[in-house]
Amino acid sequence: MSSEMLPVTDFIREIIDKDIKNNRYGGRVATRFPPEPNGYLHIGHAKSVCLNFGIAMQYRGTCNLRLDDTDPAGESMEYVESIINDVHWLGFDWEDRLYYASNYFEKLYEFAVRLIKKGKAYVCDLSTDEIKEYRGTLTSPGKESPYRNRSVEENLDLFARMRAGEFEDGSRVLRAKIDMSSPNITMRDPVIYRIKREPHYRTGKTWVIYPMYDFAHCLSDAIEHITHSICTLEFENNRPLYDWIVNELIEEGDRPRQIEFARLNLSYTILSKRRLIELVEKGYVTGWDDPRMPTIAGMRRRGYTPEAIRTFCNRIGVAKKDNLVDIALLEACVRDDLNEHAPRVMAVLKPLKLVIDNYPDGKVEEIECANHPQNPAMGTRKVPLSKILYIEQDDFHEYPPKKYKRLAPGRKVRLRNAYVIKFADMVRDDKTGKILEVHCTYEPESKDSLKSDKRNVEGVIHWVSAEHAIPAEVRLYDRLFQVPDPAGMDDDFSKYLNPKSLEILTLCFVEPCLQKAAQGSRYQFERLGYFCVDLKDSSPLKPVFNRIVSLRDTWAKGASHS
RNA sequence: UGGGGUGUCGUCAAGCGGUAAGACACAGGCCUUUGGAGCCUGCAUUCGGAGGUUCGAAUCCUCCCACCCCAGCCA
Repeated sequence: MSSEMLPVTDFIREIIDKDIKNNRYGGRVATRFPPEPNGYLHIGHAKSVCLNFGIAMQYRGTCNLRLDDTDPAGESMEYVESIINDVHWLGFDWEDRLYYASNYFEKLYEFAVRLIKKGKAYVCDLSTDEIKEYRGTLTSPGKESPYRNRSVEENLDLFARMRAGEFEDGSRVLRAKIDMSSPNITMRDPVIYRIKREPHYRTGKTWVIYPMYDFAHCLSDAIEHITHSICTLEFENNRPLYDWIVNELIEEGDRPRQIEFARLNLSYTILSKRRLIELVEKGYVTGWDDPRMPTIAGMRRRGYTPEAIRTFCNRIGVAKKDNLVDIALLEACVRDDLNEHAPRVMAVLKPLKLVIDNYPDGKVEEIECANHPQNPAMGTRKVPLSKILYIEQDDFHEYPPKKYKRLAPGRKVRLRNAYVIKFADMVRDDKTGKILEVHCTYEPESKDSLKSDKRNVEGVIHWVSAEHAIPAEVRLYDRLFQVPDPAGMDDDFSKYLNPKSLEILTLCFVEPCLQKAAQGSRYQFERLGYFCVDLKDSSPLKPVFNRIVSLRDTWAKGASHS
């Protein structure tokens, strides 16, 4: 039923199958999810989380959570906490295997010393610009640094003094001695340690030198006995370096293997950390957890469920092709999950007063309504009905368009869960001509209609009793961008922001049971969509609902029916 | 002009020499006290292109084309 249940196959699992068959790593499978704590996790990370933890679960292996914190600039505990929170929320657990690359700084230093002793690394005094110049270009080879052939002893001494803080930032680096003429620029004596007097959020001022990604990552994998180090495509160029370092320093049989897959791109949004930061800092959104953001925090606040996100990640598959996944697929996963689990309630977003002329004054009926028409196990609730109701402005038209199945002069409709009503009259504002209220009569015997009792009913509309309804604020969220691929546009992506990505409705009415709805709880507002009680701004005094996603609507799709 | 990758329906994606899965989207229909949900039907004679091998090719070979990544002391 759920796509999560389907057996998952992809090229990575095929590689793992093969490794197991060949008894590589003794049949062991160990993965890791290694974010750098310098930003919030987004749906693209979720793909990686589901992949790494999913594989571990499937093969009865392990998946570590490792904070890849080798560059103190921009990293912080706030991000670590958000990452921990988000991965847990997604439904994954690393037990006691929460690791930090920064915990390995001493070991990594020792590895570097070993590399120097093997004559495979040297301290280079070239400036940043000089290193760049010596590196050559894509099409021309680089040239060797004049410091390349320093003695092991001198290198050892210099490296120790780098650590001791004797040199200025940027004055020296440690480089791997590989091949300055390699067609792969990554292999042209890559920098593996730099001097940086930036306090680290975990190690403080203990270190003034920090290992580079290429050096730290593969060795961190090895330290943790990772078998399959899964990363995104842009690291494919780095794999020869990964293998080189691991071959130099790690025993055969314990060397992790890097496998690359295509990162997720999602239509109508952006997923690059840099641009996400820009959205937040320039105030285009209210924060990392703005419900329009593709961050885990944003989607959580929007009301997306972890189940839906996991299903999505499984449905998109894993491959090496650049992709732009239709956000409609994500929305479909959200609808699938919510359709099954969200209780139904009635809410009127843009109210229009409706009076039932022949309904007794002061009478209140408690109508028993199913919480889920297809699932009786979800029970029922009582909803008050009285003479004066609110209905949706869109559900009445003085001059109904073709195929309109709602209320109009001369027509009958059914009030959802209740009576059939017939149009009687309408009250108009003399000045504007706007309809202020609609009058109807009801058919007292029509509540529990039999099938034969359809009697020319045009359709079904939802309602709420004016006297009993709870005022609420509803925030209608829509796609953040107007174009399918904002990141692919060559000019400023902010030009393509959707001005209607948020519409705030402050005069809505919801049925009484929602008064005490808990923050984060999700409902289907019948005929409208799925809504979530806002995690931050909602309170019993002033309920606030976020639209998670609208209902699939074949009527609305048929262009404008004005 | 170097190197590394990738090209199968509008979008993802199976396929691993035996005659193009599935999902989303889209279009019809049935059903319905949510224009929801559910159900049914349709939707690539063709796999970036051109040659070749083969009884047989999306799958093997050759050449070509397009797109992505790499010249941070970021990850």
